[in-house]
Amino acid sequence: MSTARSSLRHRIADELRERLEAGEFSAGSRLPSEPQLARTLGVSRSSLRSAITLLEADGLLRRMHGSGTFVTDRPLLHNDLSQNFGVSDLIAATGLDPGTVAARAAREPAPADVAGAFGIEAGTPLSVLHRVRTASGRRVVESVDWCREELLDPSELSALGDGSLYAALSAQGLAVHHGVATISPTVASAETAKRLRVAPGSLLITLFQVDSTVLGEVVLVSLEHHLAGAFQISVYRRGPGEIAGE
Amino acid sequence: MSTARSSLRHRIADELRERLEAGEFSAGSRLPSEPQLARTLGVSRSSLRSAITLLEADGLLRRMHGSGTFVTDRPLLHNDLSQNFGVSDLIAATGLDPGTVAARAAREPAPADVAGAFGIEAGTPLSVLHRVRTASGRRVVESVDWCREELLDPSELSALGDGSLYAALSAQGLAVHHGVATISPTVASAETAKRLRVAPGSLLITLFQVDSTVLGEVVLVSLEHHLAGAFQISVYRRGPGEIAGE
DNA sequence: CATCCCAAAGTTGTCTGACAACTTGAGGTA
DNA sequence: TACCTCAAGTTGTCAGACAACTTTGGGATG
Repeated sequence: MSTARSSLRHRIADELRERLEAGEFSAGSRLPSEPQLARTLGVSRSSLRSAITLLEADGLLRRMHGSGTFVTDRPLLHNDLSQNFGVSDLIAATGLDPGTVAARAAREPAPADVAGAFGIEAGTPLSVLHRVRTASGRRVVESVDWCREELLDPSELSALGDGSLYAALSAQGLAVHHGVATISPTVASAETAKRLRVAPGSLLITLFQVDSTVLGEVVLVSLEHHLAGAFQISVYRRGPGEIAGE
Repeated sequence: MSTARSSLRHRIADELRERLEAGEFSAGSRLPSEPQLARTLGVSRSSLRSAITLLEADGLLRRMHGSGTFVTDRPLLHNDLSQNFGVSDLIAATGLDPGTVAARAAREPAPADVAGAFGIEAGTPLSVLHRVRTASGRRVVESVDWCREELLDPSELSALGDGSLYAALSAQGLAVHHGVATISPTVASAETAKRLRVAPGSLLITLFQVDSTVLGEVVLVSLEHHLAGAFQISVYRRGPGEIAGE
């Protein structure tokens, strides 16, 4: 635990986050005052305040001028889409056992939408990883991942197996900073149906996701077909708070 | 513009956010140094730093110790689900004209799932608002909103018309602090199909959302059936950044 | 006795100044 | 040319002070 290289305010925020999620402070209760909490943690009040600012932005805390800092009882979601994670994590979060079948890596020309995301010409060869993900043996997700072949070639992809693409990219110094997922309802094509062992026309929820580094460079594009109802896909939505025009 | 009551750091953050989205600083470029920018804005460096912390948490900026603060070229999403907004905003964000037809308010017993979200017994009477939302005349969303009848009675709901439920609740001192949306693919029932003027069995994307106050009290439950393809539904997903176990 | 008012204590918000930690680039040196 | 060193510039953290706001409780008032 603990990434030593990050700044102090992030370490404090992580520390407090863990305590909050461990239920050390009950929902709605008031935290110790800033000077007191800062003394307890052995940091300055300004660093503590920075950390609290982060947690407030996450919706875990709420500060009230002159009154105190309070714990909001934010529901803890098993799988909050606003956090970026892989399919394996999603499956594991529901208590099932993640697995992979029918993995196949290749070098293929980029389809138009994928090429557009990468900002390259359609047809440029890319490394591609096709997988069918299982949850305790049941086939639930068909995924396709595209990636520049300079970064990961097909043999490296097929060596991944169950591992996370994010970890592989991070090891190359290309940590994924954020992704943008576009969600749409679809029905299973003949091929997808066959791979997922369901009837053609079955309801799916499809995520098209573009992952980028902190510099905005697109390093990974994914297409995931989820069996409808296999997971509960949720999003924590901040706001609107007080309405501006009033 | 400008919500006068919020704290200075939020006003600064909003100011900077607008400038960033207006493209004043190009993606990847470095911001002026903190002391300089603070002078320009007429605020102290500490307040400016708090504001930057907020924008960094949002993924708009990235600070590098000793080097500078840089603009992340985060794609600007028309409709980021991790922000909570109403259907009208969603429609307006795509440049279309939001409207409402077939609005109908009533007092109805709570279905099981809605009652569960409110933490009340199924069958308890609630105020309900049924609407069909239009985008430049086209029927695109069927929505149902449930709410405690002590907070808003059916007559108040029907008086809303096109207005935002969030604004109405905020006026009652019950500002919505966050919501949790669950997303699933569905097909149109006979009734929904008739109301949306599409064929039964048409693909829909359905959002079941529970909105709460800062204290965690559930004040609004909504069910929205969106016509597939009517909007591009996207989520900005933070992380994973550097992988912990490395 | 009930009610209102107000002052004091406690809390978060902001400011100022200073120094530490780190990065970058220019210049000198081999 | 290649490498090293150092100075300048940047963000990170600290400390202390005061402002702004909320809450509480006691005292004056009816």
